[in-house]
Amino acid sequence: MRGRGPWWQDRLQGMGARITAPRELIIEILHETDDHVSAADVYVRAHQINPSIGLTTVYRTLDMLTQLGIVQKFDFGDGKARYELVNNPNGKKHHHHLICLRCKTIMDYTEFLDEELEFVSKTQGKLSKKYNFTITDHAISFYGLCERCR
Amino acid sequence: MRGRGPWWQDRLQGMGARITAPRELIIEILHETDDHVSAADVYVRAHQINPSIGLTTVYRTLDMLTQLGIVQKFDFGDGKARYELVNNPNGKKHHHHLICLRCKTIMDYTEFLDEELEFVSKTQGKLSKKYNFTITDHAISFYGLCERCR
DNA sequence: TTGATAATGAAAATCATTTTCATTAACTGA
DNA sequence: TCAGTTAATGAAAATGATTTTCATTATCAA
Repeated sequence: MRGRGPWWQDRLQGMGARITAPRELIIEILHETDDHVSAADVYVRAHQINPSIGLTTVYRTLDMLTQLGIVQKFDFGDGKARYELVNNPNGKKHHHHLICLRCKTIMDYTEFLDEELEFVSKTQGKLSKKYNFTITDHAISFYGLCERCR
Repeated sequence: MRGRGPWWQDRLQGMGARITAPRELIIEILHETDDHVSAADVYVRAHQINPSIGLTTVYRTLDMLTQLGIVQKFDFGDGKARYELVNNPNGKKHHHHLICLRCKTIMDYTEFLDEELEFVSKTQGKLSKKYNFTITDHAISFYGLCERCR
């Protein structure tokens, strides 16, 4: 992160993966984005910069980065997955949503994180011990009816 | 629920929807299931009992029931949505998952619900007031690496 | 520099879900 | 009870996201 080579290259090379132009570009794009983006979003940006990049590669790269734990994949129920760097300096870090069951609007909220942090860290600790699970992130969604729909 | 007619019929008729054989069957199937099922799961069961029912109708009915708040729709990120009756007597009631980022296994956990209940009801109250949102349910997911993958 | 092979991109294939449209059936009013 | 209105249905086609195939290209180790 502050060393010589980009932080993520070690991770790829460590598992025998190669450092390629498409991969560099896709990670760069994720870096300069402060929100969760779809594969198509990434493809559009990537393609502007380097038109030879294909959508297939975007999918494959995002999947690989997810497997590596570098990227987190989200599913909000609207049919397309979203991706975000796990350690994004600009990232929202928390993923909390209010989802309207009727109009399907997804709202982010950022309030009440103090109570939540307390609950999450407690629960996370117990869960990782009990299930031998390394927990890196979480998502909380509340479902219901929004102001306009109820 | 203890009255004469099935509890859900009023809800449908109240919004001008008709009571039909496919709808009755689909709700009955959801009732006797204690887990979240995919549209295809419902279709298979329904089709065994009444082969004239089509997959399209299953999708349409599940969607309508979701809009009505009778059914809750979930997205676990494996490409197919799951559905469950909101007030299912056999239902798990809570939806808490531990999701492995590598092998994509989804585990349910049911521990530590006391702490959670406290947190959820507090947060839920504040959120519904602040956003004017009627909250009916929630889902919490922890992401990481499972025992075998880390 | 070169060879083995991982990575790529275009096109085709998949898979879940939605739309279209002609037919059927539920309810409303007579 | 019956007939007419129209919501609901089902089959097939369409859609849209994601995955697979396969021939070509490019990375990196020797």
